[in-house]
Amino acid sequence: MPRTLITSAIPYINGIKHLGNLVGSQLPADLYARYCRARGHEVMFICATDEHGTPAELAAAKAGKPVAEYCAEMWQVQKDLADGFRLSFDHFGRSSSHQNHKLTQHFAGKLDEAGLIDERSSRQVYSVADGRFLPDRYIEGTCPNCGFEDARGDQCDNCTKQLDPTDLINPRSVISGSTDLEVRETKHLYLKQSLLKDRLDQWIDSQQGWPVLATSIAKKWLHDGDGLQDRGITRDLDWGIPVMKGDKPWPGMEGKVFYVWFDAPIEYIAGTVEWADATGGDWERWWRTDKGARDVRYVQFMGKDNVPFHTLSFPATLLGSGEPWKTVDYLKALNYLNYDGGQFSTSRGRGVFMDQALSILPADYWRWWLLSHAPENSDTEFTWENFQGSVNKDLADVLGNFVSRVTKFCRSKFGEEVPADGEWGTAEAALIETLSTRLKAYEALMDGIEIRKAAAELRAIWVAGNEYLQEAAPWATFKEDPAKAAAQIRMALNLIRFYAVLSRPFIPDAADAMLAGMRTEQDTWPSDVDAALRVLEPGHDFTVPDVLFAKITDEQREDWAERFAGTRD
RNA sequence: GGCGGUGUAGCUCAGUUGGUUAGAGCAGCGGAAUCAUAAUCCGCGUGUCCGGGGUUCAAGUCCCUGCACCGCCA
Repeated sequence: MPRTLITSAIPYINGIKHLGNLVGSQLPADLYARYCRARGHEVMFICATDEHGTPAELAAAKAGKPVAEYCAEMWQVQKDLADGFRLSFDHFGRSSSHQNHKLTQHFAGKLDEAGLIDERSSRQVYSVADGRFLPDRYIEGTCPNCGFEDARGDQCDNCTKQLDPTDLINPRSVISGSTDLEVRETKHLYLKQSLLKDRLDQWIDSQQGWPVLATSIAKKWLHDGDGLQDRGITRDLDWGIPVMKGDKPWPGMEGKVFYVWFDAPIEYIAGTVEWADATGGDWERWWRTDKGARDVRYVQFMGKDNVPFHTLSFPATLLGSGEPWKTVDYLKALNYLNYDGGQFSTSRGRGVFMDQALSILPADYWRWWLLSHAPENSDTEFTWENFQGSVNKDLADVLGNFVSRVTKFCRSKFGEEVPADGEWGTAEAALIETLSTRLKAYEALMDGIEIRKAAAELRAIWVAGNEYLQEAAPWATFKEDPAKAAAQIRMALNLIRFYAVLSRPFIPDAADAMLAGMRTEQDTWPSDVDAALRVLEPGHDFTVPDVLFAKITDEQREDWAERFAGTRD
């Protein structure tokens, strides 16, 4: 049995994600996980919330809550939304878990043993009023170059000049507005990625079948300019994983935590440990090549912007540890989804957010549209007209109406059971032939994680059913040859079950409704189309399901377009 | 400023290593059918493949250049 480990980039804890975030990682990962399970793979599908860092602290402060409490609440919110979208994680973890604390500290210790950690002093801005060091972008002041008054410590938004916080005139804390700032000496750990450059280079060269996008981004970072830079892996914050060398204190690093980019990817592993702790499962056979993970295929999903972390930073941690950790075999990077002529914007409230989406339509509508329009090759545009058109046509008309016309016709002519009379002829043989070809194409596309093309192929499979029905015309044959009509409808009813099985990765709820309507739990992936279309035997009873997909009306569309427009600039 | 991406039918997008009349879905137009959520099925595309040069027997596909939009700059 093939074993597939799947991770989705972990969403930041700070707030509810929009549909662009969803389709950028979690949703395609879920599609693939569901498909692999359907094909009989043993699957471990892990996601989590990314909880550390200054933005989480500030969001908690704004909400008037301790950061741990805030994160716990937001984790639950994100978990519920993931459930609402039917994201089938085996475990949805938290990067703040004690499992991740332990593993992150373990990796730091191993990297230090391998001579890959440096302690370096630097001078950073400290806010006396806030009682903390301030990251560059949390300091604002007047730009020395152009005089812009709200320049940030890393860059002036007005003249785009790159700045150092100490360049700013009249610097102030973004957090409190305090101007009581001073520059203090502080010490941090650096991961000497530069020493790993050759190993990473070789490792990337040894990868088979990575998308060129991923390889080229990785190579660019590896070779451009001065090559791969060492990176600070600690911060002067309270909220995070305390810096320790394995389970021992790290002298001189008291009160400091690991930087979020260091501990976040480790949560992929720690999340699996969380799963194991909760279920009694064995996480090492997924992650340690010396303990059974050698035959695991590891597939990562992420947004384009996350590629360097997954191709370089995280592998640097894994390879640098000197331990036999499983590294990624294939990675799927997605582009961005735009909203109606602009970007989705969390800060401006522009676009549709996960909670809002579920409040107006069931998950399957969104899953279908987002996946069938997934931004694989380039950025993609969401418009309400396109959404309404695609969903109404594909789901309501092509698929939903097929189920409706078949079951209702059968009920009125033969009753609510699979009719027994008649034999299949050449039309049915031709249909089986067509479906066999298309099924193979669909499988190949799903295996290759070509999401849009797979969706198009699935739709073509639905269309084939309507074509068959149109040609067979059981409503006409019923008049002269009821037995023939019975055979045709027996085929059509079986198509519904067949479609439910194939469609399930995309639209799990509708698929379940179709199976429930057909009163069957036989949902094995078809290996032989002819046999798969004989599963519902003569006499098998069914019920006419409720309308699977109600159409989106023009009024709804206009209302939603208005509601989610947000503030344009 | 540097780097990268994108620009193909009204809309959303495909177009392998350059090779016959540039494709799909939707929308639109015409027809068939009437079982069905006024759904389905069939037929219909004279598109400056962003502009301009160039390489080639042959370029949407390679090179140069201009324009537009969009990202990234640790």
